[in-house]
Amino acid sequence: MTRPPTLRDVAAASGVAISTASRALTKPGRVNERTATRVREAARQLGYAPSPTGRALSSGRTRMVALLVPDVTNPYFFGIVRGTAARLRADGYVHVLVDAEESVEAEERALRALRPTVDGAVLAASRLDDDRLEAWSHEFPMVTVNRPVPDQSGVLVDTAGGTGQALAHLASLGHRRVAYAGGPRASWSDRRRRAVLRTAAKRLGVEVVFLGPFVPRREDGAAAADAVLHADVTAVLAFDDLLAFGILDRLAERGVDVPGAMSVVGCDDVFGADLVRPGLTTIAAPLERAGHAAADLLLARLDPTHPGGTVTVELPTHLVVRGSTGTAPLRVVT
Amino acid sequence: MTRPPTLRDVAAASGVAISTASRALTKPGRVNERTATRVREAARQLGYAPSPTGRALSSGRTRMVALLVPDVTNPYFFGIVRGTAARLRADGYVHVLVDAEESVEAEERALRALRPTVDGAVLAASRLDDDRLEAWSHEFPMVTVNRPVPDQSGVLVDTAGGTGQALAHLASLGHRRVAYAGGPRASWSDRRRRAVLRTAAKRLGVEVVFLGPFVPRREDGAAAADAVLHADVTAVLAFDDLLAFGILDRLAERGVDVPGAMSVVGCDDVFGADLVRPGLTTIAAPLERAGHAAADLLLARLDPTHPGGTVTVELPTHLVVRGSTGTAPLRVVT
DNA sequence: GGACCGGAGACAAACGTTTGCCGATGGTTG
DNA sequence: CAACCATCGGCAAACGTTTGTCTCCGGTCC
Repeated sequence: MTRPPTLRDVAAASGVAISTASRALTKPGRVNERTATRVREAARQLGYAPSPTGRALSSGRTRMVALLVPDVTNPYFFGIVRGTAARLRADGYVHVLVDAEESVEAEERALRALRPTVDGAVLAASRLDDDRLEAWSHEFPMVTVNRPVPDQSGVLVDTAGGTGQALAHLASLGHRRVAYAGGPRASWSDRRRRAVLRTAAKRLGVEVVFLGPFVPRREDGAAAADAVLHADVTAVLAFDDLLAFGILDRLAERGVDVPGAMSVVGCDDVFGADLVRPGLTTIAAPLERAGHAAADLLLARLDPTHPGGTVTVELPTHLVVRGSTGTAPLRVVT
Repeated sequence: MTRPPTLRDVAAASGVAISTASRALTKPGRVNERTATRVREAARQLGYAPSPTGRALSSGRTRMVALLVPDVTNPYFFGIVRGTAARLRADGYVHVLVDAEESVEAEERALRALRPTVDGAVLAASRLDDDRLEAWSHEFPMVTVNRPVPDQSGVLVDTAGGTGQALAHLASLGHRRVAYAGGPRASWSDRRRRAVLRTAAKRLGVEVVFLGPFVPRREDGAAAADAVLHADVTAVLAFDDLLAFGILDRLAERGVDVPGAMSVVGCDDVFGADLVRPGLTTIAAPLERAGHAAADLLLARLDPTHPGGTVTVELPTHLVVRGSTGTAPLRVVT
């Protein structure tokens, strides 16, 4: 492990000053082409690679971007991780993945630690409250996913639209009374979906029973399933696939046939939605595209030559029908 | 976004030289306690935080560690990611996650790019061949998972031992002829499992049919399942859970009852193994612990006060029995 | 022939930190 | 009282890069 060559070595080898060597390698046209060639050749021969640290110190930019997720093991984030990673790599940025442990404190600790280290961050499903989130958004460049912040660019996945589509699907199968097993009150998606369901229900002539909030974890599906069974409905829309998995578990445990006696719809189409039996009908979210778009917005914002201005990208969803939804059972009219 | 305070500001505020301020904050005892207190107070008041970049340039260490995985969306790596992330965070290191896209070129590109940026790396399931891997291991500190490298520390998950256990489980259920749907030839785990199976088969009086290699993806399970059915066996050990998922898919498609007509055993116990129906009997690998141990070894190696020497940690596995294995069907003796 | 100009290279400062070394101060010891 | 030593603070170099500014040189224009 010998000391890697520096610009100084390149300069010495090609008989020019360090500044000239620097410009020869980074500012095309600034130095005589013959000299530049000489420098480049020396650099090649020595195997010179610029030191990111030196660069960062001088330029104030590290060419690193962080992705903050509340829980790396939640399959919801896989697509996002993949999307941001691909986009960042394309621009030669280093991808820093941070797990905020589902905790506000850990998330703020991470942001504090990262601020001087990264040029910007993508926040996927931040657990911060609105005020703190907005405060942080002034601290350094960030882009949020599924979480609008005033005067900041962001990516929104239109699961609300998909929810309307899912309700229509259920209505077309004859369901007349449907439960919504909702997510956390703080969730922006949840609020929007409730609103959409209310109007769509009216339009479709379907009754929607709102249940929850439930924590979107598989373990919490049991409580949700019990509430659903108690609500006298023939179908349930779950806040997300994890909750739907839990609901399926519990329904099987209680001997309720899916979709014969109860139809179940998830949301996101995460890894595993096609593993369960019956396969889970779900609202597919283009998560990889969302990650990609978020990174895209962030990189645009980091580019000093870029015009600026905030942009909100809204991505459409679509319903994937698998085995967990079917025609409504005949109900005994009392 | 105002310029963050530097050591220079702290020094000015407390009326000492920069060097004194630096020592007051990082070298306990080196400066007079009263002065040190004054400096610390000034730092606190200004909200001073040392610049990682400045530190890195001066010390040559970035306090960043990379985790290289072939594919971030493979659930196998979730546990590892989580384990390394937790361990690194505990020591205040920044966690850089890199997806090598299942390609040797991308992996080498990533290593080259990362070498000057991170202090070391954890390689989980590297796709590099032995020579290149060893060459890289001389270039900068690294720890491998499930991939022994000469003179380097590493973590091994004893799936081979688990495989023996799984075979015993099948034998106890009356299976006498079992298939092994193997993984890539390059896989160290695969080679070891084949060896273990050979001796265990002899001991248990079970015949093992070796099939494959198969690419450990769900899509490739179909080919594996067909080969298994053709091999006239009553049970199959799959290289990993993803392949097992695919095998289950295909068996269902072909109307083969699991576990009535065929028992299936996976490996790793990834997310989803308890979602499929029947639940997948599998060899549970302590992946989070593996990630933790790998990060642990790397940090020890990075610590200059540490004695040094290479260590190999071997982690045990255990069999998780779910619904996909059952008693062997009665075979018609021909 | 002098003024002007542009090209091309070099000098040096700046980014923020750590650390080797020196000097000053004050106290202890012989 | 001199010699020595420990304590504590400061100066300055070093890490590797970028970039503002200066100089030198040759050419062009009037």
